[in-house]
Amino acid sequence: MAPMLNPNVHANVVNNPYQIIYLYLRDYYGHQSWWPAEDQFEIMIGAILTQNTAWTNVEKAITNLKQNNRCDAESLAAMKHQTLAKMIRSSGYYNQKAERLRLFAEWYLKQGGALALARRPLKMLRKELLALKGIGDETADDMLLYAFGQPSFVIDTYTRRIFSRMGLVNEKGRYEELQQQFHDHLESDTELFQQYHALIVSHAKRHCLKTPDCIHCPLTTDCIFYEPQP
DNA sequence: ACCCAGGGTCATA
DNA sequence: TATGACCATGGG
Repeated sequence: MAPMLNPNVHANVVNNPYQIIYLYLRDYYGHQSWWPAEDQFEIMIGAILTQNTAWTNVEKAITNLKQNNRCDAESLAAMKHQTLAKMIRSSGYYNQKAERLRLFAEWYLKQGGALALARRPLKMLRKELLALKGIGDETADDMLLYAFGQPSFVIDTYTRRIFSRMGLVNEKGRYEELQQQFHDHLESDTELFQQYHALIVSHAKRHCLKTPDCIHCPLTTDCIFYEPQP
């Protein structure tokens, strides 16, 4: 019997590659603890700081902010540009990111903080985030999914690479198109989306995605999607 | 020395 | 709409 799923979702899990890949990754890598942060606001600034940047460099910046007691909206909004830029130096693009953090912190305070924002519908909040300078599709969805617990699937370069290589999506497709494909084929479940994106990143970090013939990649050699059981 | 990382903006055609 | 330049550190 096929499990009960959202009507929008393909009824049979066995024929749904998006489900199969998720189950495969989950069994292979186990439960992921994401997003590593102490509070909502830390998740949100982490999403900005990690833009095109290795997470290890972001961790140093956040640790720096915390040690100086500046890991909150009021502090970020009040700090001088130089001071903030210096503090987040390790995360790269520090001038851009200092500006983006300040703009975000100011907006965040003006809106009344996380509790006020959490009451807004997903699509509305997403639009408002996108209207901010320095927050694009992926950063907005990072915030929505991990800080606000809203079921908005995150599409990053890893997702594009892996799933285009599986022949499921167009690597150069528009963000909303790819996201829609995941939304169409999966239950609208925040936990599922959080785990799935985290698993994709875990997978990408452990396997070489630079070459198309990565023999150690379970999703390209052992995966039951590529080699279906008879 | 080179490549890339849990992207986004802006100018140009 | 679709490329390309730009932002910048740290680890492989």
